[in-house]
Amino acid sequence: MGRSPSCPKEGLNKGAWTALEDKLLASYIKAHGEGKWSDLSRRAGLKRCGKSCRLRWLNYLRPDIKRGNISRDEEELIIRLHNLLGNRWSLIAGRLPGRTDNEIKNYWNTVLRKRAKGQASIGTPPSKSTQLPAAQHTDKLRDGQLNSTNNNQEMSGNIATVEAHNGTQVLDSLYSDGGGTDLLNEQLKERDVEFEENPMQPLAFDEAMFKNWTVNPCLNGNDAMDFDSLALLLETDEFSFCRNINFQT
DNA sequence: AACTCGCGCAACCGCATCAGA
DNA sequence: GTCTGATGCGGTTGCGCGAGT
Repeated sequence: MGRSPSCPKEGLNKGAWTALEDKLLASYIKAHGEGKWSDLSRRAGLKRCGKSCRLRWLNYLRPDIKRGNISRDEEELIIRLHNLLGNRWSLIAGRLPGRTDNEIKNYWNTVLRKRAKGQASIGTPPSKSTQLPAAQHTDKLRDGQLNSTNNNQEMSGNIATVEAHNGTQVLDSLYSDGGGTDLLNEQLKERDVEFEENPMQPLAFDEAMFKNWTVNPCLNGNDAMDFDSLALLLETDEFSFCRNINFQT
């Protein structure tokens, strides 16, 4: 299993995404679906690393995404799941529809960890993964009454149990205690079915037209873009000067 | 008004794993 | 079985912004 090379450093944009980049990425994925990220970034006309595109889509552009305003229920679920799984953010996120691993990780690192730290007693050495108390203490945590009675060994045992099994099936059994989890499971199943019922759309492609627009100077290095992305790009003010150019040669 | 500081969060980085050649 | 590219994940960084002085 070799390692993939990092994203090439030269010629790619870094840092915050612009509205135009978001639009290009979203419209491309809407038309052609996810996957093949490195190829996708090129075809969508984005000077971005494939990994960067994937992250942007998964964390911010996905239509079913929820941002901010993490509810008490969600917060409690995060805490309980973290007790069971440790820093397995993607698994935790999988149990919170519309939430991303990055958001949960950030929420944990800012709000919950700080709160736990503030309430923890003196003399408890911080563990590497900064565990919170076990599930039965979540009410105290929520009410700001958390103390040092957490049992790290017990948590480690839980984590080890989960590690010994595999992924979310274990969680299903661990969370068969009712509450909102059944609803969550149903929602997750619905999303899975939805995903399977919407395979990637084939890309409509016109060879002659492709040859015409790829030689146009307005493309300026965007010759791998698909039609939709190009059209989107040309709609922007930045490329307004290109609109009157005849693409037929 | 100008400056500093701390916080939140978006994005990057490195590594692990998977899948296909 | 090995190699390589693609993808996924968790840790970390650094920028932007608001609060405080």
